[in-house]
Amino acid sequence: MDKEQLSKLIDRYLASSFTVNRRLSAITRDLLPDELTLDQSAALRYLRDNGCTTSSELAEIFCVGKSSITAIITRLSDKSLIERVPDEKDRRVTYLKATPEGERLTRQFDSKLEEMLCEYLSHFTDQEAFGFIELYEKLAAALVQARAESESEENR
Amino acid sequence: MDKEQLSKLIDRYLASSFTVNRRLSAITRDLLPDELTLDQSAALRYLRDNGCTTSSELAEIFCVGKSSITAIITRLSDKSLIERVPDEKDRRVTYLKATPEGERLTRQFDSKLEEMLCEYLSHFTDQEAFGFIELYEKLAAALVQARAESESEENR
DNA sequence: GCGATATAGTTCAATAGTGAAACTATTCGA
DNA sequence: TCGAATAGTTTCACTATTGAACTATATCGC
Repeated sequence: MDKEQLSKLIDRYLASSFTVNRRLSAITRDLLPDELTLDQSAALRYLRDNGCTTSSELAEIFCVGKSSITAIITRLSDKSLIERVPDEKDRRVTYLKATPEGERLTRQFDSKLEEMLCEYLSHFTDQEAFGFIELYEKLAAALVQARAESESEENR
Repeated sequence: MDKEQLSKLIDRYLASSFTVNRRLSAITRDLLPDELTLDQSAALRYLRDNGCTTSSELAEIFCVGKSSITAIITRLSDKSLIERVPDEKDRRVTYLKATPEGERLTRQFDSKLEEMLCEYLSHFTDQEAFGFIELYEKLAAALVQARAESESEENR
């Protein structure tokens, strides 16, 4: 691919991803239960699906500092949607865990979200949908890979 | 596609888009000039590429209230990166316009961004890249369409 | 033309997320 | 055992966001 083409492709990517992200976020926010923000729901979903997790791990996953995570989980904890479970062995670490109420809330939200996304999926053939998601996952994997590499470089 | 498959597909979409968005935002933030935030750079790029634009239009595009836009453009204006140009005919409206300095800054940033994205693009064949972007654009178009429809419904 | 109504944009108060730096408590390693 | 590393919190300053109240201007119906 020549440089000109590449540059156009990137412009198209930036434009589409901006539109998709902004609009999907807005629609998603409308479906959110009153007691949750978008970031809080993402954290809660992660905890629900990945079991006991530490603040540091969440910070990695969310690509933010640990103090941001402290803020988010404090708010979730104040609403009794998550629990802090101290590690028995290493008393510095505390695991985070969705409470039953937190789990219930995210499941309910997820089913609304699914319904909404189904509508947009109907614009695509099965083949298109699968093709798209496979490439999206490949991109995600490349980004995770890159992070891991730049980290191992730091420790040299 | 049966319901089970659909549900799995949506889970995969949510997971990939979360990863891609978080990681790309983090990488992009690192490339950003000190005087700009991510949202400010997005606003500035939009103004650069779309000429004179009103606050109301920006609010639509960004899917936020007008007061958010006021805040963003005030910060950009304080840094002399945009100009407010009052409409001659309708004195309620003011057009927004990137200053030469604002334009310079975004172009410089864009070229860094392009370089960075090129690296990730190298994981894909040309055919994959074009296929992906076409589907992404289709999704973006579907979301814009949906917004337009729900608006015309409101005015019935 | 005039009054009601709509529209464009700002201001203000409250809240969430963020990074950076300082800090506490704990563990680990030489 | 002492010094360095690690997990997590606190604090501070700042940005983005919403919603409501507000100002100024334009438009519509009579």
